[in-house]
Order: sequence, then C-alpha cells, then structure tokens
Amino acid sequence: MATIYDVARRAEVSAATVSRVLNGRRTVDPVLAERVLDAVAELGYRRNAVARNLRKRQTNLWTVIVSDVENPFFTAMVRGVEDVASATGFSVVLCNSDENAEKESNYIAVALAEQAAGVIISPSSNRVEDLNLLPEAGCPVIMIDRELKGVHGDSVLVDNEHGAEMAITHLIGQGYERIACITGPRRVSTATQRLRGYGKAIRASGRPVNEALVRMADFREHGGHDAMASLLDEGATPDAVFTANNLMTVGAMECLAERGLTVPDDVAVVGFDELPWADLVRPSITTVAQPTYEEGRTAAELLAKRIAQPDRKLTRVILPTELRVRASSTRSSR
Amino acid sequence: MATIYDVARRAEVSAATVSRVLNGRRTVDPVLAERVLDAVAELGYRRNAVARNLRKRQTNLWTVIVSDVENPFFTAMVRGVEDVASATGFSVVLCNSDENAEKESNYIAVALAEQAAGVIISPSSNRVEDLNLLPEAGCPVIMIDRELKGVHGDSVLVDNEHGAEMAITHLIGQGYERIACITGPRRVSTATQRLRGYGKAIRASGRPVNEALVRMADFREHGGHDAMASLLDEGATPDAVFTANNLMTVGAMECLAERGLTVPDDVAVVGFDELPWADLVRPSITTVAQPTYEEGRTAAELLAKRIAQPDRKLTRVILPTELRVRASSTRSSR
DNA sequence: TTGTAGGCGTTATCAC
DNA sequence: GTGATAACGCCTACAA
Repeated sequence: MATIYDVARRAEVSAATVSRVLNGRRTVDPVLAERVLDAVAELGYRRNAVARNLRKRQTNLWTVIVSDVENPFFTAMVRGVEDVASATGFSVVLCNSDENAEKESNYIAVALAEQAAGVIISPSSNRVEDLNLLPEAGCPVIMIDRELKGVHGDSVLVDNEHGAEMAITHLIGQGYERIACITGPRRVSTATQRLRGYGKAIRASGRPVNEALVRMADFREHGGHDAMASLLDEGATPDAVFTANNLMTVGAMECLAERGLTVPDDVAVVGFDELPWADLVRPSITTVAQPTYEEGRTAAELLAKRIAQPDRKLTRVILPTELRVRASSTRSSR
Repeated sequence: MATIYDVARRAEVSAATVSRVLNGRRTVDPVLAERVLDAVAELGYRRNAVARNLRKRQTNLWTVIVSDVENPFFTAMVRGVEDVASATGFSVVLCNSDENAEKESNYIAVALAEQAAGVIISPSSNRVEDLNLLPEAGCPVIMIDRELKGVHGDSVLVDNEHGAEMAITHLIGQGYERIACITGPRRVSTATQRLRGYGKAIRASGRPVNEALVRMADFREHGGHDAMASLLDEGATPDAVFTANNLMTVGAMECLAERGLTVPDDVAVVGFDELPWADLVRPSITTVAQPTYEEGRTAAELLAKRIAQPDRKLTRVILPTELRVRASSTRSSR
C-alpha cells in the first residue's frame, strides 16, 4: 500500500503538501497540486483512514445499536440513519443488542474502544450508567424509539401515549367493550407509554381498567402469541385486543387463527407499528403507524449536528403517529 | 482519556508491561499484572482501538454491502453475519448499495480506506474490477446471494436454477399451462439463474419457452407490479406466474388484486424467497425458500477462516432451496 | 520477566 | 506557500 510519503516522493514535494492537497484546506500552488494528483492516480494511493483517525482523534463511524435487527421497524429506521450518514461522510456500524442488556453493554464498550464519532441506540436495558459512559468520553448519544431517563443525550420518539389512545378510542367507538392490551416489558418506555395511553382512553370512556385484560409480554412474536393465549384461556374473554408492537400483533393474530377465532368478528385487533406489505394480510390490520424512516433520519441529523456543535442544548423530538383504520377493527355486523 | 502510559505510571511499570497484561500473550509477574489491572480499573482506562489498529495494520471491522437493507431477505442474512462477527470479535459496518453501482463503488472505497478486515457483498453491479480492488489490497471478499465471475473471492449462493425448476415443475403438475416468469436484471446472477431454471422446466415438459411470458424487472415491488401489469395488458394471458424474488411477488400480487383477479383461480403465484409472516398473507403464497440466516452465517464463517488463513483455496458454497407449497398455487377446481 | 525505543500513516505546528 | 518535525496511542523487537 502506497503511503503519503510515496506520493510525496513521486510528486517531488513534501508529505505535508500532499496532505494539504488531499484535504483541500489551505491553498497550494496549482502546479504542485497537479503533480500530487497525478502521483496519487499513478500509484493508486488511498489514504489510510485509521492513521488519519488516530491523528485527528476522531473517526467517521457511527454505531447504531438496535434491539432487534430483524424487526422491519428497525430496518426502516436504520435505512434512514444510513442515508444521512453516507450523505455526511459517516459510516454506520450496526449492532444488534437482541433485547439483551449484556450484549448492549458490550457494544457500548466496543463503540468506546473504536472511538465512534457518535452512537444511536434504542436501549434494550435501563443501564443508565453504561449509556452515560459514552457522553462522559465525549461520544454523543442519541436515543431513538425508546427513552431512558437520566441519559445525557438527545432523543427521537413518537407520541406513544397518544397513538395508543387513538387506537383504543377507535375500538370503543366501534362498540367493543372488553378491550385487552398486550404491551412490552416494563423497563421499556414505549411499553409503559402505550399502556398508559390504553388506560387513559379506557377511563375516558367512563370505564375502569380491568387488570385481567392486560398483559406484559416481550415485544416478540412468540410473546404476543402466548399473551393472547393466556387472555383467552384465563377467561378474560376480550372482544378486542391492542398489541403494542408489530411482532406481537403477528403473534396474537396467529393465536387467534389457531383457536378458530375470526378477526374482527370474534376479536378485533389494532396493532402499534405498520406491518410490511400490510395490504396482503387478510384481514387487513388496523395500525398505529409511526414514521419509521423519518425517525432514523431525524436521529441521524441530530447526531450530525451535535458532532458539529457538542454544546448545543439537548433536544427531545416527538414525531406524530397516525391511526390507519383497516378491516381488523371495524364491525361488520353484530 | 487515559492512555496506556497513564496506566503504566499509576501501576509503576512500563507501558510495554501494561500492553502485555492487556493482551495476555506473554507471561507477566502476577504482582505487576494485578497492579496494572487495578490501575486500569481506577482510571477507567479503555484501550484505543484506532491506535491499536494502526499499529497492527488491521482492523476488526467487516464491511457488509447489501443491495437493499429494507428487504427482509437481507435483514435475516445480516443477522447471520452479525452473530458470527460478534462471536469472533469483529464489528459489522452495514452499507446499503441500493442496487446502485455508484454507491457500491463508493462503499468499496470506504472499506479500503478504513482498512476493513474483510468485505461481504451481494453485488449490485458487475464492476468486477472495482470488486477486485479489495483482494488486491489484501482485503478478502465474500460474495453472498449473487455471484460475479472473475472476482477473486469466496461465494455463498443457493441453487437458484434448481429452486426455480421445482417451482415451475410444481405449477405444471398442477395443470397450469401459460406460466409467466418475472425475473430480475440481466446483470444479476440470481436473475439469470432463476430464469434458466424456469426455461429448463418448461422445456422438460415438452413445451417451448414463450418469450411473451417473460419479463425482466428490477427485483423491486414496483417493478414486479408493472411487469405483472404488462403481462396482463399485452395479452399474454398467463394462468400462473413465477416471480424471482420476494418484493416482486408482493408487487405482482398487488397488481392482481387491483385487477380483481383471484389467486390461484385466475392466476397462480409462486415466488422465490419467503415473505415474512407468510402465514398471515391470504391466500398464503407458495415459495421457494432459501436458508437466509444460514447464508449469512456461512459467509461470515468463510470470512473468518480466510482472515485467519489468507491462502486457503477459494470456496463456492451452494445452499439448498426448498419448495413450500401453499394456497397460491394449488388448483381448487376447474 | 521487564524496559527502551522505534514506527504504524496522518495531520498540525512551526519555521522559512 | 512549502517543508521539516512532532505528535496521535499502541505494539513489539531488542536489549538488559
């Protein structure tokens, strides 16, 4: 591999001049500059980003830690991040924490060691201290999708409570009476916020919240399935269910199908998050849609800004959700 | 940030000893080692991977370049890669070439500059020379899903031709007669191999291949939709269609639904690749399933081996596909 | 076993 | 405007 010195020798200038030409900051005699560029081309020189990063004490790597890479929700988000990153000259290191606190801590350690320029994370754990290692080391953190109080970083969220409220209010308006809720783990902000929206809407209709209709699952397909089964088996007899994320919606639907229950006639379904290719799913599912790609973009833009300007005020962006009414929650007859 | 020298001073040893303790290669006096470890803990020292990489002239970064991050097929694959990477101490830099040759070349340049330890790529272009820059610079390449002849690297593929053949043979067995094929761009190996399997099966049944029933689209949802529309509009009147990837399957299905055509009674559908949550899609779709996660794992394992042993013989792994017969291709009556 | 010293390839700070 | 020269933080001969 050719180094900057090889180029300098060939162009008959100093290494410093080569560096200046390559970085285009200060002015260089056009004649020398051309000699340098020629030498670069002839040698097929590429600069060594590792050496550059060491010298500049900063990299162009963003670490993105998501809690489930296989969930299409995060996929779309990552794409938003990636688009902004490549447009601003950063590369994205993708890490899958798999809802596992150990893995998450591990990836944080790696990000620190690799001198990541910034981290975008949807926290799986509530290890505030681990996350704060990053800002303490001067590495900005953006929380996305999920919020963790006490972490010194910006965040990009959606109006989870309101989204859930819309979902439940819609079900109530359709005449459903025993509305169940399958939410995620208590430590995750989206789970509690969506549950709160559920409770708020139920109470707003003048009814009490029935704990027998509430389940805390794990945001996974299997968990949604089992929570649905438990609702049915334990005699809670729901006539509708609100599931707090896409995977659990799928799990719950599968459980209903296994039991021979019809959606929406036996049990109506509204899920948080869009499903990919929702149009092919029958019955089509009513969802609370969030602007996933935009969340990724926004987080990335926030990170780029903070890197440029480390002392700017912390921001907390809340993006709107939208209720998309489809067949799974509209009464055909009764 | 504390450096190895800060630790050395605190532990009253030399920097070399600290390095030796941290890397655990050669033996160090247990007493000194403990002093070092204590100093590390007290200072919250973390080694700077950038400096280490410069010195060692190699990083622990794998660059994974996929042609569409939002396609669940690649998502599962990336997860397979990521699992192996993190188990072997590598990090994954994810790049989305978006079926775009320019972006792809760009990411290759970045991988080179960042001194990636290896690259796993599903090529979007057929720029063999660009890809070969990597092995020339000593950076191993693994091609995944798609093959590009002339590239000096290992590859992990599936038996595309055989998979397509199974699909078509199945349709023929079900009595379909005018079987259309929507495949991908000619430059992509999976597109041509799947088309070849289609032709082979058709001919094996004693019929000629009718070019009016074949379309080359772009492996995207929209492309699948338009190709289906063109088949219907141009009077080719297919009674079945084989779509060469998951996104085009969705597009074609949507087109059929728009036209009020019923699957499988008006037109049967078999698609290459599973759809996520295939069980919720109605009618359920017959697919040629490939072991996506395994492809990722295999590619990653191959990369790890090649890094450890750069001169091992080039390998080309072919993983099997499997026909999953569902409702979209089984004649109810006629 | 331990310490010293040189270098990985850049960029930044000086003089000139 | 250009060219020496000194870091950036680490690893590893080599010498002790």
